[in-house]
Amino acid sequence: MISFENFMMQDGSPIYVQILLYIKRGIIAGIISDGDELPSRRVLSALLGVNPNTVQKAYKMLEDEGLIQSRTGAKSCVAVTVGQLREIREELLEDDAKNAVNSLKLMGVSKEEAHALIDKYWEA
Amino acid sequence: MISFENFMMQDGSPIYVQILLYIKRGIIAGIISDGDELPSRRVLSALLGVNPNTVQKAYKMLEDEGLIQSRTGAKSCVAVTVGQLREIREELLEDDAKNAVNSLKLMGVSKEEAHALIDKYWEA
DNA sequence: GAAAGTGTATTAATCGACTAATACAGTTTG
DNA sequence: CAAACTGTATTAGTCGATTAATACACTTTC
Repeated sequence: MISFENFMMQDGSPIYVQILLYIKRGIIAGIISDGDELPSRRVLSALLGVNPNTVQKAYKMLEDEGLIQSRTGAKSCVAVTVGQLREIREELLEDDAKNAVNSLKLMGVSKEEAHALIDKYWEA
Repeated sequence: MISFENFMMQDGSPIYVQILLYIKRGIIAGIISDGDELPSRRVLSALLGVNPNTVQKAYKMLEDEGLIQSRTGAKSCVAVTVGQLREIREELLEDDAKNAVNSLKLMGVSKEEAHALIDKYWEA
């Protein structure tokens, strides 16, 4: 069963996107693997304090992407191939790195300062 | 007059937040300085293809933060002290760095890999 | 088999972001 | 002075995110 212990809700982006990203990142990190059971819509919504529909929206998008499988009455499971894993890894790493680089460059930070900032906040 | 040449609209966060951040980052980078004139609400809204109210919301928040000054009938100007500059620089750098570090760590990326990613996307 | 849990679907309502149209008072500029 | 521009304000409407309350079919479990 996938754990949501480290999940941290932040405002700014839709909750269903945050859930979706949390699971994708977990898959990339290897913490979530093929075959793992997901908490039910109702259970996770209660855990996060959001509406079941919000969780359903995230799960539905993951299923449309082919990363999880659902059948009425049973729990949903992660179903990810090696190819898919490589794809989303590329996609998310590129996205996060580009975002950070873009922001820092806009503020006139040098590449060396960027490295120092990464180190500074890597702990904690 | 402040230039919005490098402004790039992205979806995900509200437009008024993007405008606000663009100006703050410009101030931090030194591209936008104390006394600089801002484009009028109507001019900037036409330039970005958004509603004047959206620009007004961003400008209003900047004024509430004490970073720009406006008076009815005249153009708005940047008004930032050295202390304010240091404050927002700390605030934005910390925010961006923490976001990047948090995302990358969730994906199981090592500090060394993070540095490599920064280098990879620093150009372009 | 019955109860509990699960995926799925629908409808109604709220809320923030954004658009649209307009008005008015003050400043700049010719 | 007059036209053009500017900041400010108001009202109404659309749209996506989210909540809320149900309902139904299916699976798991005892």
